[in-house]
Amino acid sequence: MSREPRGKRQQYTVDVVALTPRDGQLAVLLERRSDSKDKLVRWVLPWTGSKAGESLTDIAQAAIKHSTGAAPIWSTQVGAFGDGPHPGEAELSIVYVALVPMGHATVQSDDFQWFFLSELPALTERQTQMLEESVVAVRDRLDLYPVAFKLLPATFTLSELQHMYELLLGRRLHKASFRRALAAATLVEPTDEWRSEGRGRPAQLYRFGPKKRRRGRRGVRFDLLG
Amino acid sequence: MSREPRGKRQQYTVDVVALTPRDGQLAVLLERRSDSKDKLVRWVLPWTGSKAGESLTDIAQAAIKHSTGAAPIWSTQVGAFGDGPHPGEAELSIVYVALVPMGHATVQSDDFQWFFLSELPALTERQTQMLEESVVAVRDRLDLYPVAFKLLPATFTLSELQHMYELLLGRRLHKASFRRALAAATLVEPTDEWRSEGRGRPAQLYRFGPKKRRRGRRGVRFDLLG
DNA sequence: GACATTAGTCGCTTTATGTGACTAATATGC
DNA sequence: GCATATTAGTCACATAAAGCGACTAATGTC
Repeated sequence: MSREPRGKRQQYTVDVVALTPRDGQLAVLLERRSDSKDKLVRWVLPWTGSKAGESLTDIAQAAIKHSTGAAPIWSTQVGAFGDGPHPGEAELSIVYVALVPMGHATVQSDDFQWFFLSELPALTERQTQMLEESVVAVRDRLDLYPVAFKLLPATFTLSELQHMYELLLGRRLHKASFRRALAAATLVEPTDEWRSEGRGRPAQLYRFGPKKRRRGRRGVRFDLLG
Repeated sequence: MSREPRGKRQQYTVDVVALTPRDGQLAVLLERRSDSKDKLVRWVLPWTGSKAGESLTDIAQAAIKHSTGAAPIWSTQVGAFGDGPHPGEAELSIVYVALVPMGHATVQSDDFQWFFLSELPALTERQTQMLEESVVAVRDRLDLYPVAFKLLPATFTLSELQHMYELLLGRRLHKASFRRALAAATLVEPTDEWRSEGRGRPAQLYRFGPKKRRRGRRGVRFDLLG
């Protein structure tokens, strides 16, 4: 991925907030960039310069793939951020948030590293704002897109699904309520397999299989997923 | 409001989607701009060029005030749009949506005119997309900010409030349900005044007065308003 | 075999919402 | 004055979703 020389002031950059579930938390991908001024090593959200003629989503997809090494299961634009300085010295950051499934959370290059949201290095004001609004954007859209399902492997237990929702939402859910809502949406179908995970009763494996639709505006709202 | 000369390619523009309630519909403010190529008169969403050193919200507020002649009761960023051509020839449009109260929907200049959403002139692809997403953005945030209340005069009848919600949401609401939700949120307090509007029983006037808070995530959700 | 642990289900309660019907107070037409 | 249309405001019932605790089921550990 080519970038403009450091000296030139970017019109705008496309910044990536790549998130992945990791050990029951959310982790974000940061890139090591040495600051041209103080030569300190800093961690920043991966970004790429603007390119004439390419659409925003195309630039974002390329940037996501370059930094994470894989295609995200979902991504969307968060907005344009202009407050405070940017490591690329650009006036504007157009931010895209992307979710990467669990397995692909390994990084080849030494320049990239995953950080738990609870253990972040020092970030600039703009970077912090972009990150926070990205997490909010994910939570807001959780009712509309089957993000949690796609973050899991093809087959999964209902407890795993619930834990994924809890991780993404940042709050605990009640088992019975969760399954009731899930059942009402016919979004999931059981397989013949069961998985015994150490102690405790084995869990039945399910697969994601969108079927019927419903109306309404409540709870965890599986019914709006599509 | 100064603008860059036509020949120079803008880095990005800040585009304004100003909306106002008008005759039971939503209306959007468009600006008359003559195209430099074919010299045809075209209606476009008001925009202003980027300016170094000024924050996005400041630019947007100035652009809104310049085009509508008043401060909006609420505005927010919708996002960055880069698909298709822009009248300012800029690569990027950073879009802000703003709501203007009923009274201020009069325009001095001949260059600006309000159009019902149902009677729009021909717009480019990008303009249409920006407008549509702006309306969606307003509806999505209607549960979080007391937009409808602030669009009305200081005192209003509950029917007026309901009609404002219906106008903004684009769908009919049931009177009893609406008032029940409103009462549960203690967002409104009655005044001593009543208004007799032609035929029919006079309606009591209310004023907006935020009080208690609640939890939950349902219905029209007055309870999240702040 | 007792116990801890996780899966899965049931039923009751609480709360929110949809809906129609009812009463109240005004203006209009006769 | 009086029937009627019209708008305001309220009520009661039905439906639906969500919170919650308790129960059974199936496994591993000691």
